[in-house]
Amino acid sequence: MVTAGTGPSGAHGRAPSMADVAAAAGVSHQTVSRVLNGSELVRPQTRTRVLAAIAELGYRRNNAARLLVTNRSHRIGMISAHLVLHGPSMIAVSVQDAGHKAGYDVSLVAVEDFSVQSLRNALDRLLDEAVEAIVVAVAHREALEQVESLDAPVPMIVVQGVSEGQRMAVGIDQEAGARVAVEHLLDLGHRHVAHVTGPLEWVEAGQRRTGWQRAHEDRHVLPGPELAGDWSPESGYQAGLRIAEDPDVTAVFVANDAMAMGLIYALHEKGRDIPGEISVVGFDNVPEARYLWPALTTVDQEFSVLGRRAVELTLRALDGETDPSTQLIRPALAVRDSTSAPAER
Amino acid sequence: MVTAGTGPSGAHGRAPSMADVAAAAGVSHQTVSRVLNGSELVRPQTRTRVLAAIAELGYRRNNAARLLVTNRSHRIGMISAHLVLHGPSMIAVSVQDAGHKAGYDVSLVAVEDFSVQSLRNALDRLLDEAVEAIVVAVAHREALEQVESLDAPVPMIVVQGVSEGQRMAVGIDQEAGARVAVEHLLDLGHRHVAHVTGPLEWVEAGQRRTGWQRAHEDRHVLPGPELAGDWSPESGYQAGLRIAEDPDVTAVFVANDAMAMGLIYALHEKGRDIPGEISVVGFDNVPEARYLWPALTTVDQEFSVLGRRAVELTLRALDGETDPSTQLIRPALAVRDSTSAPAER
DNA sequence: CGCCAACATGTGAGCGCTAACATTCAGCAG
DNA sequence: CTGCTGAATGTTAGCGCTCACATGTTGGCG
Repeated sequence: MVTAGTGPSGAHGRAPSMADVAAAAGVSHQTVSRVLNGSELVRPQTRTRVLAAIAELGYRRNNAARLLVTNRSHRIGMISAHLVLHGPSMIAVSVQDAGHKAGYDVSLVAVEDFSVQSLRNALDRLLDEAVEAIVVAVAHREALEQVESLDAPVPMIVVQGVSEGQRMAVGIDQEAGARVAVEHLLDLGHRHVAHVTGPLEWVEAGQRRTGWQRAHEDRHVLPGPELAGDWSPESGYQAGLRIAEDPDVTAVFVANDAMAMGLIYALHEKGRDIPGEISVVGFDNVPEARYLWPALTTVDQEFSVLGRRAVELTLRALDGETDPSTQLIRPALAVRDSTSAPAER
Repeated sequence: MVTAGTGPSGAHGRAPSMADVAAAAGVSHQTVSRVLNGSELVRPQTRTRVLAAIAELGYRRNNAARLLVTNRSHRIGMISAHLVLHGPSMIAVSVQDAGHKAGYDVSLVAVEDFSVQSLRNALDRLLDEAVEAIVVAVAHREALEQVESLDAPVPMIVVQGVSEGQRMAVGIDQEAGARVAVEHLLDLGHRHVAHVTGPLEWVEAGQRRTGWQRAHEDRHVLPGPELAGDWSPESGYQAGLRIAEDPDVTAVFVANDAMAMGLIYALHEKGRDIPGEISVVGFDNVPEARYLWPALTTVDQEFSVLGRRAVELTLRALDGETDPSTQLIRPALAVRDSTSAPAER
């Protein structure tokens, strides 16, 4: 279907090299190099000739050769896990994007588990690609600890499971996000708020849980029941079945939207009204959240900002800054129809 | 946080080269190369010595140098669009995965629009990375046409918007998927089925629409109304508002789950019962589909299979096979609670 | 009319590796 | 003990580029 044409890099023979271009333009290979690198020290006329030769031959610079001598790959690596989940995939996309805009290619490698083994492999693979820095997007507590022990020869920037003031890291303030969610519910008049957690091995799940607790503490009230989830809709569904039984619960803060979805399903199934009987707040603001029934109130994280900041930080680290740090990004609440004041009793 | 240790590739000096390893092991660099490449022609004892030296120095082969001489990058490229959508992102992940398993790195570049310009850029970027082949996952009709005119010096494999018998392509049979959805509805006793299309510039949207039409034709009945959507929940919502008004519609086939979600929301809003009054079938089987209210009947595509096949095909192309082709993958219907027989009237 | 900036271009070496060929070394037949 | 084989190892020449430096070429001015 796609045939090699007569054009650039024609069917046979090897690809043209700088020397070929030089010969065609009647200059030295160094002049070609200068043109390619935008040097000022080339007469416009010469430049034109070289450019013409390049176009005619369909010349393309060999980056391997270039990398070999410059030792700069213009590539940053990224280690990521759970790319099927909303947050991680958004982060991956945004880092990739921001990287490209800054003139870097981004190599993404997904890890399936968090053994040292597996992380080591990912790291090796990236180092083999000569990445100049590595963005680490894993949120397992253990994994994060092991990453530090990996002792990579390039800077590593952490973008998940980050806490305030941490160096070489950017992140979204999970605790603040959870607080704003819970406070919203408390402000509406709920006496306390139940919580469906994420898997607590995830730093973020812990942070959201802490935010939920603190919001209650601040008002000197006891938090509602805590149910364990694992991010999956199914676990939210299970939690929902239990919450539906508990007449004391009027509001739930669910640690992500997927679980909120399962939970809402369970409440529907049990005939409980949302938000009439029970208010629900999620976390993530997935695109579908607006179209759940009822439309889900949830915490919105600006992943695109995260990606940009991560790349900024990476560049600073590459620039020799030893311990650059940055402020956490504060998420905002998107209030929709799944929350209201509790019914009078 | 992550400090350069005293270990491999210590703080100063350049990374050790093959020559360093050779010196440390008391052999020539070529012997080191042989060990690294698993040659038989090395005495076990020598091999051990070399391996020890490698470990001690923390040596890591320089792939740029290797690529420079071998001209084999072990990397395949992928051009993808709309990575926020379920299908495309699943495809990207599965190709990446399958590629890794076959010993290839996969470079993903996302295009934002379908101008020749933009595709050209993506292609250039990949060629700069010396990819050996390119997997193209764009579904815009025009884009697909332009891709063919790009005339790349490496094989290109298409994985979206593919039709039966197409060479250098693998795909999921969209038309068959649509048919099975519509036939399910017709089998339940619905007289005809309405359809919310995807954006018809997408080949897949057209194919699903065709499947919907053909399923009706086969039974010699006229299809229900056709409404235009754009994959977004919002467009599904708009379509839903209109369908809610039309007493003649008892079943809808929606071209993807996200739109189905919006549509269901609209039906809820208008007080129409699902599936009592209106049955709904989606397409994609997103993880949330099971937890919509009601749980959504939808068409399931095996993206992981697609990724594997794409990589297989790529390898065959790399192997010199000129026009490898493959069968389309047939999707299956996941029947849940959003469909039932129409009410008696 | 010559000399020296300043600009424009060319030359040579070498990045770290593999491929092709050359050399060494053991072991054994003659 | 020589010669020869084949296994094990070494040597050399680039791959295509950039860097550091050498050389050429203009033009302005004494």
